[in-house]
Amino acid sequence: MMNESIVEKKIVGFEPIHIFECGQCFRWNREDDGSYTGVAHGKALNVKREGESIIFKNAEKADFNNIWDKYFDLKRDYSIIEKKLSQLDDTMKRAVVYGHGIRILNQDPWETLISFIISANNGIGRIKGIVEALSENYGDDLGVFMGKRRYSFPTAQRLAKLKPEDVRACGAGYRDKYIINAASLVSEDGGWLEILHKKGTPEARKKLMELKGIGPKVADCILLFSIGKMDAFPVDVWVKRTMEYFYLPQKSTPAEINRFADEYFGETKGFAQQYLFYYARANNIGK
DNA sequence: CTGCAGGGGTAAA
DNA sequence: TTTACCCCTGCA
Repeated sequence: MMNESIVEKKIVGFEPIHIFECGQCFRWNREDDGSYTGVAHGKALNVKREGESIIFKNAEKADFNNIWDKYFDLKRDYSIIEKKLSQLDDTMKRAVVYGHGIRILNQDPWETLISFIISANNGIGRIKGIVEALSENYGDDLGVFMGKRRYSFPTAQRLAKLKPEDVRACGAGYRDKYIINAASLVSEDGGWLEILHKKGTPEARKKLMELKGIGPKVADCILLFSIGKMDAFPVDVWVKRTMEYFYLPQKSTPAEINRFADEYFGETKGFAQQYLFYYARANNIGK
């Protein structure tokens, strides 16, 4: 039986629903009481807001120093970001009000790499199913927590040994070979992902795009959600639609959208992207 | 119930 | 620049 130690924290700007539903992560699921349960960095965790406090179930105090402070980006003051973006225009003001309490997670780079290869040409529900199936079949058993057996995301070494049909059986479709290819590379070169931290965003992006199954959008998601490159600006169909609806001509290219975002949002354009994406999807902007 | 169109990034033609 | 890829969802 898993221990269930509880940590309670007062955190300004932390809304579980926005953090876990804004499209950046695939392993967190809502419970009936409105809390979220997920697995990250090989640990199962339940997160819930209760009044002014955030309750972390199954977390030791020490886990915050090692894992959760960084994972939830707790050292960053999001009120500064929200204020800055709100001052730009009414659209951003509305997007920030809507998504107040979003935090951009620092997820495990390996898991994020594979998750976003799976995300290409795919919807969120199906992506979650595939990631879950890979974890159940090839991850480590973490025991039962919140009424369900939990599994870590499988290692690169483990996935590198699989056959395409094994990966396909998890629902990955034609992405099977991309996943195995990435797993082989990362398991053979342990430093491959670490190097991304040391590179500038454009160079890190170029490096990621050398992998099959990773184009500009997927590369930017990996950089923003797991490598801490807050100037990455993933342009998916929603962001494209929204940017064209509010700021740019129709049929703008992703490169043009990126250039505009660079000038308009500056260094923190990754945050702007996330508020816009979440706002646009929830309100069907441009559709 | 069945069938068919639509959605979604990337690779390859 | 166009098309195929895989599978789920929504709708007729």
